[in-house]
Amino acid sequence: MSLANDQTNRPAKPTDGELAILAVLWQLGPSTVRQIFEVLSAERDLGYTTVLKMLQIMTDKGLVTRNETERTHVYTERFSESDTQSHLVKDLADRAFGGSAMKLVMSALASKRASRKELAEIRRLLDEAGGGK
Amino acid sequence: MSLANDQTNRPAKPTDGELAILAVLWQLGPSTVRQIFEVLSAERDLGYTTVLKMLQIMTDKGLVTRNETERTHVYTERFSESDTQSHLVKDLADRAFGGSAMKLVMSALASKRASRKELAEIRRLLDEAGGGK
DNA sequence: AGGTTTCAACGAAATTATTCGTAGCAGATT
DNA sequence: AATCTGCTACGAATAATTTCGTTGAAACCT
Repeated sequence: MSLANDQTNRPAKPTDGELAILAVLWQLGPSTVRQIFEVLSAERDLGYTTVLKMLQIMTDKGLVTRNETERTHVYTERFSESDTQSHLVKDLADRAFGGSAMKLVMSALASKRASRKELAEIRRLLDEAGGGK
Repeated sequence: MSLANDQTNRPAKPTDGELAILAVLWQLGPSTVRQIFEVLSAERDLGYTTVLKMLQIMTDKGLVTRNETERTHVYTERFSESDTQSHLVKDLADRAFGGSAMKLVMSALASKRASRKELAEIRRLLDEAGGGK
C-alpha cells in the first residue's frame, strides 16, 4: 500500500505559507489556484506555480481536497476555519505558555483593545465557562 | 562593518526549536548549555551540540545574550517572556485571525476550561478594557 | 606530568520549506 | 491546422532549520 495520500488523521500544523493559503480559502471559499494567486500576489511577490505547487503539497498532506472534475481544479479546506484556529491556539499555548490557553488569553487581553461587541461576547463565553464550576 | 551580530532591532519570530529553548530560559533563568540540554533531552531525543549550536545561532540573531566571563558560558533571554509572548500572539492573530486578537481570544475561550482564579483575572482585564469606553 | 572530562567552535550533513522554470496537454482563436 | 492561452505535473534549485561529529583548548584528577 502507498503511504502518501492516506491522510485519515489531521496533518501536522500548517507552515506559514500553507496558513496564508488557508486564510484565503477561508475568505473565498473553494477556489482555484488562480484565485488564490491573485489574492496572495497582491500582498507579496510570488509566482503562480509556487501557489500551485503548495496546493499540490497541501493536497498530499491532507490539508485541502481537490476537485478535478473540471480541467481547472478547485481546492477546498479539509478542516474548518475554527477547527484549524483552535489547533493553532492550542499549539501556541503549549509551546509558549506552558500549556495554558488561559495565560495566552490573558496575554492577548493585556495588550489589545476590544470593541464593545467583542467584550460582550467574551463576557458571555466567560459566564458559560464559569457556570460549569 | 560587519552585518552579523548587529541586532539592535527585535529579530524575526523565533523558530519552533528556538522557542523551546526560550521556554527553558523562562523556567530556569540564565542558564548554561548543559542545563538547557538536560531539560530538553528529557522530553525528546537530541544531542548536546545541537543545543549549543542553536544557542550560538540565537546569539547571532540577537534572541539571547551570552556571558563569556567564565569558561562555561551563560545564556540569557534578550526579550522578556511576556514581550515575546505578546509578539507571538500578535503574529498568530495576524496570520490566522485576520489580525483580530479578540477573535483569537474568543477561539481560546470557546474550547478551553479556566480555573476560578484565571476567570477572575480575565474579568479584571475585561473591566479595564471596558472602562476606557 | 599524563590522562580524563567538559566545554566552545566549526563545518557540514540531513531535513524541511519555499520558489519557480520547463514541459506537455487541452481548449479557444485565428 | 497552426497558434495562442491557461492549466497541471514534475523536477530541481534555493533557502531555512535542525542535527551532530570532530577538533582543540581548558579544567580537573590522579
